[in-house]
Amino acid sequence: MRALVVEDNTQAAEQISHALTEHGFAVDQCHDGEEAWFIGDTEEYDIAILDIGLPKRDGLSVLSDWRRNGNKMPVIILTARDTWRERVTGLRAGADDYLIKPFEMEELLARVEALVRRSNGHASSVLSAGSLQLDTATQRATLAGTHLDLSALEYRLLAYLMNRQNQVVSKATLTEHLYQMDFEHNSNVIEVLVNRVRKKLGTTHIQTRRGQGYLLNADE
Amino acid sequence: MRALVVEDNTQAAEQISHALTEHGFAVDQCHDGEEAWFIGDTEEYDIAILDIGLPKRDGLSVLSDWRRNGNKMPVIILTARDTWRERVTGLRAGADDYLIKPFEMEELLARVEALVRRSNGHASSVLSAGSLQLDTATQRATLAGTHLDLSALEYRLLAYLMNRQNQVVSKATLTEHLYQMDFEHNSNVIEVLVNRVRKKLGTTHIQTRRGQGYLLNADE
DNA sequence: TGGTGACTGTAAGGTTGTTGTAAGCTAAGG
DNA sequence: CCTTAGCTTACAACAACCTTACAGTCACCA
Repeated sequence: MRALVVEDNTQAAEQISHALTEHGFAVDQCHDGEEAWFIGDTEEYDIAILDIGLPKRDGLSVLSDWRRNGNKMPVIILTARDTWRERVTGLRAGADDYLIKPFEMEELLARVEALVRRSNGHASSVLSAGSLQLDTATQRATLAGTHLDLSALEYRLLAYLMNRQNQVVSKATLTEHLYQMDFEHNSNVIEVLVNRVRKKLGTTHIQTRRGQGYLLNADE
Repeated sequence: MRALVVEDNTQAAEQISHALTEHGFAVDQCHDGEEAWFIGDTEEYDIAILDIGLPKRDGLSVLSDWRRNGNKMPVIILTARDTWRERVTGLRAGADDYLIKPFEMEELLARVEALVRRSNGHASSVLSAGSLQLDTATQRATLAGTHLDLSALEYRLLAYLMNRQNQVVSKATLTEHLYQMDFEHNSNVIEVLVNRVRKKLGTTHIQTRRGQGYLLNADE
């Protein structure tokens, strides 16, 4: 899962990013409207957190431009306490949810969770694929009932694959979704990572499609 | 457990806060309706004690606004003796319980206890996780029958974890729930605290999920 | 008032798990 | 049987976490 955090206050941006990272997201930040508009239009994110009051370009106009270009990613806007009109126009401009600053990080996480789930078309917080289960709320993975001890990154990989079970996911896509954007792509991290996960899962769940990518078998 | 005390009489507020603190809560106070509405909407509490007669904004309207925004935290309202109509409207507005002033502190504590327990979905006042037991009424913890000598903070940590056993709880969440809101987040308090608790519990009960948080093992 | 002891936050240094890199190896597919 | 994509392993660097000692604070008591 990749998230974009647009917030000019770097400290706040950092806090949000950190929280999201802890919850299994790979986060990119940007700090003004111009940058936000560009990045949001060129990169692919699973969710965006967008502050409305931004330098260079207003968050609302950025958002409506995204939508005009057909970008459907879930967007949560952040507004100040007493500018409820912003919220209304924000929702009209295509925001999926809003939060009033200052807010609890947990609140943000919960809404992010809910949105991502909704946009993936899953109702509950438990993802399953055959004997594999993943509770995104408690961040635990189980295989046929027994708990799996996964590292943060391994968990992210599995979560991503389970969100698209039976689909072939290329290594490039995986790198894009698991890492920050400034990551250099020419290495075998993904292969190594898949290897580590397979050691814990058994080899059957994640299949390799040579030249195309990996896929998670939904009925194993 | 975090509690919010809304009461304009500062002395009373102080008394209540004190009692709750002694019972293992981290307490925030506020003294008028405006503030209450805002804080209750932005921070996350496990319970709120809400006086009805408040300056700036009436407690009942604050409460119904909280509920309108989907805030489901348990709320106990405080009313004067002869204003029974307030109580009715209060309960309608979404209060979970009420108390008539003046009241016994113990009475308040008992109801707070009961509500928190109910909202966590536990019937009795004893939480258990494997060989660990925690009696929230008497505030005592036992490990395989023998009493554990925990400090107030240590008790709170354990209580919080036991309320979410087998779930990964991030350090950020812990800081938010164990401390007042004005606490600076960049220190290793939680690590130190966990260390202290582990020394008394043994190391197996609280596991660390590196990069994600801690979790209390339900069957140890 | 001043002493005592428990409780907590801070800081510093040690330890350990995670993760990217690189190098050699396997096997798919022509 | 050769090429190439992917597998596997070992290793080093780093961040996350642990541990400890210390100092400030507070309540309690003489």
